[in-house]
Amino acid sequence: MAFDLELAPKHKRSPGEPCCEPVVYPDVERRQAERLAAVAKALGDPVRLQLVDVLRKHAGKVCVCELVPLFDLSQPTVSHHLKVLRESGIVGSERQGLWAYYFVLPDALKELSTWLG
Amino acid sequence: MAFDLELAPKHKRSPGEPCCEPVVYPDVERRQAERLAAVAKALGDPVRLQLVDVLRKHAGKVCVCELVPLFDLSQPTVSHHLKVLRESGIVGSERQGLWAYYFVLPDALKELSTWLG
DNA sequence: CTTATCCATTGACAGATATCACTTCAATCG
DNA sequence: CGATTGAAGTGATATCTGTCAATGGATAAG
Repeated sequence: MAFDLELAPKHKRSPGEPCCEPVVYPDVERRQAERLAAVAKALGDPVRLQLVDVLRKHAGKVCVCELVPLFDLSQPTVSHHLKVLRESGIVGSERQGLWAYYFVLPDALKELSTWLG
Repeated sequence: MAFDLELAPKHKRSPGEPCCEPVVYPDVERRQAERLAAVAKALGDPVRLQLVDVLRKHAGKVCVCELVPLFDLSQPTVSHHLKVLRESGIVGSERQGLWAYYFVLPDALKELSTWLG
């Protein structure tokens, strides 16, 4: 986690000599970056971000049939976005008979929020 | 911003009658969602997220020649990722002769961070 | 002045993604 | 039961994305 990059003024390297020492990226960082990026990627679509926004504002379970008319999109497309959010661990779903309810998983956004600071 | 979705228990609608009242999404929300999603999308790649991480840890300007060896990627690919970050307003760059220095724009992540809460 | 170096751009390409029309499946209502 | 509805899945398609090799422009070093 703690590693230093040289910020010294550069000079053109002689042939053969490397410009900067190669800095090793610890694996832990990489794993964390992959987790954080996966969550950010899921939020990286306006529709999905709005879906999460609505679900969060409700702090409860919202029926898919209420989410679909919010967007100028077909039902399968909204369903697809919900699936992306589900698979990234941001939301959960629950089926009640004919209806499906979605809700935000409280801890899902915590790591990203913390990293953003 | 404040609009209510009905959470009442559903019943199968009669033919012709809609399941739920269509809820209008205010345009302001949509604009904000697009901004937030654009930033999230730029962070939605492990390489870019690590680039931002390194730049933030340094709280200064970092030379591209120091960033490239951090990844098992070609220089043009790293340059591409830096461009994505630049175009999304997350980082800025400055050329000093032969070298290019990148730095995080301090306010770039603020809105997303606030939204995440 | 010539050459080597840093870095961005271009072109190409495989893989991912967003979207819709259509289908399927379970469950509700009559 | 039979018809209808909510929602997920499938297949198709156009677009976007990540990556590299090759190129080009500017500049430092000799």
